[in-house]
Amino acid sequence: MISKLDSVLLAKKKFIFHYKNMRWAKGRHETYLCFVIKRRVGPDSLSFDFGHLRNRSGCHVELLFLRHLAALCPGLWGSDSAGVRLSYSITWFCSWSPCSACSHRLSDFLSRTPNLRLRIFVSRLYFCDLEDSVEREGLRMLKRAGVHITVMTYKDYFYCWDTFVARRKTGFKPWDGLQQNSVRLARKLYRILLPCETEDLRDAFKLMGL
DNA sequence: ATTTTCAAT
Repeated sequence: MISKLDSVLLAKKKFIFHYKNMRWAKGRHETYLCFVIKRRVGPDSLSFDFGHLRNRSGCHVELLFLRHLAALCPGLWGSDSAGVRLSYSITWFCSWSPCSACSHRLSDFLSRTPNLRLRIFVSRLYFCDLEDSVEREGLRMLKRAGVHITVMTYKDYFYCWDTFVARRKTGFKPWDGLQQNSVRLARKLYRILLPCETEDLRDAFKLMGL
């Protein structure tokens, strides 16, 4: 099934420009979100839809995605004809990590929608340089809400190129520094999410009465 | 050494 949002594939140049994980990403005043939606049926996950979105008219792309969710995941609320509530798994690949406001909105939404699983891959970290940035806290909140956030690696770019880009048999050609930048950002994200782990551990110890 | 960021001109 082709998404009603954007049946057109992403242009090669746009993909490369916006997903390039360089340290000083000048002029990326847009954010792209490539998504794959799977429907969970018993133990199986069936591919259901895919596509990409871009932020528009002051609305961040994550919120735009939420706005279209009802159309993208029929039966996510309520139930189908057999009276069964449907479960979905969504994986998205975003050129920027979410801002704090979007993280809050997403966490809030997901906590009220347990039949939806979300996995987020990001190419670059948005405003995460300062130790006490609200963006960092937002990412931790997402993690606590059960979202798996990961920095994109070569295989993820390769997959996106294959899936979302109008590539016409052109193979994915990694840019200089892709690997190093990915490793650097993954370490950074790891350190950002670390306090989250220790909190979880403390909770676990408390539960065990230690 | 320093550079940027879901714009605003």
